Amino acid sequence: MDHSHNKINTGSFDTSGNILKFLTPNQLNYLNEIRHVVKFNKGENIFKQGAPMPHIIVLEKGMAKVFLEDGANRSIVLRLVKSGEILGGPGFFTDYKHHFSVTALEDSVAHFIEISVFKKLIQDNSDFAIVLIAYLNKAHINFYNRLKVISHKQMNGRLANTLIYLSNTIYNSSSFDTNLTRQDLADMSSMTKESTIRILKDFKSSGIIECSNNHFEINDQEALANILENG
Amino acid sequence: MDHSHNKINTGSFDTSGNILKFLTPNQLNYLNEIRHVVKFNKGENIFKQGAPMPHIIVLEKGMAKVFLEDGANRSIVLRLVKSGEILGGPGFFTDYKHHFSVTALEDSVAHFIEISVFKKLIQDNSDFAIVLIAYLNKAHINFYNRLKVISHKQMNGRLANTLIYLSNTIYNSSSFDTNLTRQDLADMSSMTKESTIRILKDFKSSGIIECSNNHFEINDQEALANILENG
DNA sequence: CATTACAATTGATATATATCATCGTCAATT
DNA sequence: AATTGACGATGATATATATCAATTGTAATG
Repeated sequence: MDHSHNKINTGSFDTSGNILKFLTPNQLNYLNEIRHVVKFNKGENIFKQGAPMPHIIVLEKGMAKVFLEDGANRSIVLRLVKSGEILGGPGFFTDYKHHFSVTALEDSVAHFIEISVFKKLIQDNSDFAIVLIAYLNKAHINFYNRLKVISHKQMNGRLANTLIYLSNTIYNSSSFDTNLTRQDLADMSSMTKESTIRILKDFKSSGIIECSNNHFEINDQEALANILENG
Repeated sequence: MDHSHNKINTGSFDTSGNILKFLTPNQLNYLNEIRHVVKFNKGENIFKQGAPMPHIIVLEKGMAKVFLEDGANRSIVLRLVKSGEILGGPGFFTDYKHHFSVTALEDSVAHFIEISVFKKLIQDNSDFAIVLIAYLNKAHINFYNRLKVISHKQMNGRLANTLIYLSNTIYNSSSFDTNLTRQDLADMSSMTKESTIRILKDFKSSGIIECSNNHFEINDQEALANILENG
């Protein structure tokens, strides 16, 4: 059941990146031959912030959480990654280190592509270079929106934004189960887990959502959008 | 007097972008022939968020403020731009609109380069494409740092960050005059102008800085760095 | 089944921060 | 010289949010 044609981009999380489809058939075949396949269990690190970046990674199956580690116990979830999406990062062409960490939210399968190979794809295919630039620019636009939400919206709006993102962009349904913890939701919304819990409770008692443990239902999408916009 | 070799990147504002120097001599000559030169007075808009983006702009002289306009009276200053730097934006290869506004902080001179010309530079020179990708990735890294500062530091730390940026990256001196208002400093630090004023006062009475109107002196860089880091 | 570990919840409280109203100051304009 | 308007400054207050401590639930483990 693919609802992706209905996708509404909330705009404040990093954009998805399935850009490999713009490679030539030859390039894709070559990639298929030389890639390494690795399985990850739920909860395992796919890579860690600060580590060297010898590979570009494509998530073939599962789901992962991309997040910044910011000192003791604090993190910022940048986005969730679904199968088909690419996991590069700004270390590419700069310091070749990972600037964020990635953890599997479900049992997942990833393909590893060596950096030198990826670099060659760009040099040999100027259309692909342009697609990559466009992809980075879209990520930039989403960052601007995230900055706006974090800087100028208060907690209700920020959590509404997170719920809309999960419903519209990640799970493509108003009803979903998730492995994200309350702490993860908090790290997506720049607040504490206690505040997250309290606001979820408010949303529940207003009838806007229902949730228990890891099951969520968005009853009133419009109300959420309104909370994001106005308060 | 160029101190740029001493530049320390604070990391939480968008990176500077003088990337045209990576063009070939031929390309640079061509650019010189076809560019349009425009003067802006202090306080004038160079371009506005939401407007179409027919040109890439190079600031040849002066200084400008790059900021997001976020609803009634709220803005977020992304960075300051000095002469030699490029003013593109994430509309490039995406929707060809401006996603931020730029205002001259001093009397300035800008060169306008048509988008189609810039696009051709990228297509004809794959090294330049790579430089551009690296530039975008560096901007990404700085965004991550900005997210960390905004999400997890409180006001003292955020304002310290802004002062360090001005001193180390923009004015390259512990003593500087600026056309930025208290509201601008607030918009760089995600807080209100009143809070900015109060914290500046605190910093003054602690002997960390001196300031009156538009003159600033950083007496204790180390203390500022410490406030940014620990509180 | 008992035990452990971790996640979710709740309430009380402290703190950080914004808002509002007001006033002074300086420079530009009439 | 009078007027305006923007900016800077300050105090009083309201609000948003984090922190701390305790309790309950829940799922994995032996």
